[in-house]
Amino acid sequence: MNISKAANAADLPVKTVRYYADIDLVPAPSRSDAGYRSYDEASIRKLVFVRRARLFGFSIDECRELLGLYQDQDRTSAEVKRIATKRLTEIKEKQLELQSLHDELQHLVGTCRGDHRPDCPIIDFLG
Amino acid sequence: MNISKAANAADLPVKTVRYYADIDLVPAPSRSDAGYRSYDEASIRKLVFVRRARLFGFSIDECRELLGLYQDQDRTSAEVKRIATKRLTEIKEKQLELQSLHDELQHLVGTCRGDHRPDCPIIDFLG
DNA sequence: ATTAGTCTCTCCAGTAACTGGAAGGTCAAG
DNA sequence: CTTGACCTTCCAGTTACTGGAGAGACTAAT
Repeated sequence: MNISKAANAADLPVKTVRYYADIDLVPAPSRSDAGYRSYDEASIRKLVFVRRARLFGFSIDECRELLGLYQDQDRTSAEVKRIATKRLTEIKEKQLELQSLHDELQHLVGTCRGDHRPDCPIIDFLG
Repeated sequence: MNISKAANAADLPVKTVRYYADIDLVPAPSRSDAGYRSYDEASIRKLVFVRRARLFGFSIDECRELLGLYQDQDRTSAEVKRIATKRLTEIKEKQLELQSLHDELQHLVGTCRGDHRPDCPIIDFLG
């Protein structure tokens, strides 16, 4: 399977698939005589796995780690849970941060008349 | 005032202040004979302004715009409010995204026993 | 057999906003 | 006069791609 078919099957841009091969995250299992990357079903499953993990916000390095666990029949669920829990903690932290950001900015936007006059509590707050 | 004093006063790393000068966001108002950047009170206020705006998640380009409005006595509060409202919308979108991410991952982590056994709903879901 | 169009390849550069480090000039204190 | 802290510029690296150039490969139609 050439790269565009594989990319299509995994719902990823061709460029991204090539990139994942370059960084050895999901290498093409073989090459044609002309040097074309050739993908099989197993590698497409890996590409899909990575796409989903990326959607969850796992970094490339975490994807690499998860992919290793994905392919390892002997890994424990504890290993996987550790990575997912770490990510969950990051998400919670980011949520708190965004919430206070939201509240403050909401307040500022609420108190700014937003008219033709120059006085502006937003600028006053920042300056 | 040399760069390290200015950076200290604005609570920014020296590297960052130099960077802001390089990209012409907050240039040093003058240079010493030896070529040292020299900062005055006005530029420190601008550095502080940028630091606060960055904390709010405004991009460098937005900071550039806000800084222009900050220094413009004739600008209307509507111009400022527009940028802040845009940022607020982005924050809300990101919050929604994070919330669904959180819920899904929370669920997966909750259903994974995280023990020595290999079966893992997190991997199953991603694969 | 040639040609047009659609692949594919590699390599280079750019994105955002810094950060780290090397090599070298400057300044104040002892 | 030397030591140490400061300053300068320039280059490289970070994350995860994305865009594009230039060149080779493959397919279908003429």
